Amino acid sequence: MTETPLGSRTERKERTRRAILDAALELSDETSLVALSLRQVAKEVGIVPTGFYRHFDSIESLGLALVDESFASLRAMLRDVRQIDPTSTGLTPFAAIVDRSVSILVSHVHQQRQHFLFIARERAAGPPAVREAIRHEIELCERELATDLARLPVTEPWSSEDLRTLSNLIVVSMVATAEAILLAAGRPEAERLVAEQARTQLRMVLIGALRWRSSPSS
Amino acid sequence: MTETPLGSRTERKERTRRAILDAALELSDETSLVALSLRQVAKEVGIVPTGFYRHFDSIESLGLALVDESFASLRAMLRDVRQIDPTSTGLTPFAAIVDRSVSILVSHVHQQRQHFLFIARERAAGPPAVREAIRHEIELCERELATDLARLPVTEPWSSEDLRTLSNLIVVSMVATAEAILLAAGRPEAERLVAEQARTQLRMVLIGALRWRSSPSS
DNA sequence: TGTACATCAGTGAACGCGCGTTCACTGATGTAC
DNA sequence: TGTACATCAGTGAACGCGCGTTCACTGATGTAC
Repeated sequence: MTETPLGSRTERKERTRRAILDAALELSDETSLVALSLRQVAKEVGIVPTGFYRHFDSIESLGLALVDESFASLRAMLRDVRQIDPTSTGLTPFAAIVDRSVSILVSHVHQQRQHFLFIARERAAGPPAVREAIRHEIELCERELATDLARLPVTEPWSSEDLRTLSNLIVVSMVATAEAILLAAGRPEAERLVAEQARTQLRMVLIGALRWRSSPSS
Repeated sequence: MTETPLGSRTERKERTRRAILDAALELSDETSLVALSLRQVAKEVGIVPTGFYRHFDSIESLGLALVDESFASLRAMLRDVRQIDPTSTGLTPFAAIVDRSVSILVSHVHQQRQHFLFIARERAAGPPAVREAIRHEIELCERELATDLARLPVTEPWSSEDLRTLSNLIVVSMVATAEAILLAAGRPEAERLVAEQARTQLRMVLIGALRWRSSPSS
């Protein structure tokens, strides 16, 4: 029997690293990484300030680790969205995809609240390298969505520019929806309205995109 | 002849106030208000730190003044958009409005670069009161746009929820477009693509919204 | 017009505090033999 | 299996610095008479 923490040295180091990441997410929840000090994080974790350097060079490199982690959970969400089976409901395939996608977004924003908050915040105001990393990840999401859209029979004649334009519009409105859900947190009625609005918007966008391509001059 | 600054005491106070607002915009350009210190601002302006208190209580109240100012210039832009004459070009009224609106947005983002940067940044990561003020102003813009849309003959049968949903989508995509223009600053080709994409997206959205209302079940 | 007094934008010293980073260290864990 | 040495996560003192805020002040401008 021992009083010291359990696990190998490697395991305990990893556990401290996790604690630092969690503390940073927690502490920056209401402000931003750029207003977060290494000492605040160390204090929250329960290590001495200099101990921080065993894990990260700076708050900025901690931020980059949080970007990786946040987008890992966002990608898990996107995998869920891709697995939607359009034939599983009584709705048209089109409406089914929209409904399920928004539902998945809502539930992931709840489950990964801090990750979504982190992305929304640091995207606009994080340290430059963090902003750039987030911008890059979102661009990747857009490209992947464009690839998915390209597989639909209906987009067969579309140019890659058109696909990128549509996927950008969808990503932009989904990001805004995620932010609105975060803002409505704890007010179920407000949240329901946000989800309903997001569904309507997504349908409008898809209908418009398809019609627009059929007669681009209109 | 005198070495002291010109103007009455009131005028000179106003001039210092302006210098503080400009310095804050300048200094927070690459970070955020929450990472900006009163001393940095005072130093930039050329007054002693305590002089700051003659004009503002805190960085946060300075931020609220910048919100007012930024939205004043944004509203000037919206007035320009409202004055678009759809009959002034050879295009359909619809395409003319979209084209002109995006052009106005692009030129205002250039002219009021710092104000747009300020809104984009502080909207997500500013002090809580500043974030709330920006959120409120954007909501007002949405409501005004909904009112404008309601005046079009084609939206006559729309519910106010539908109008709000559409105007939210338009505002969200225009905010994203403004952010993309800021990011593309100094790269004319990138900027042209952003503007072109914004026009396409706006057309898609409008077409989709109109069709969606004609047959909401699709 | 001239004088006496009030106002107030900006000054400058001082305070205690939290900051990032340096450095030499400790002592439990891991490894080589 | 036991021993001697290496590794390294976390310690703790110390540093110089910029922070927001207090306070009593100065002296030019404004105002009342």
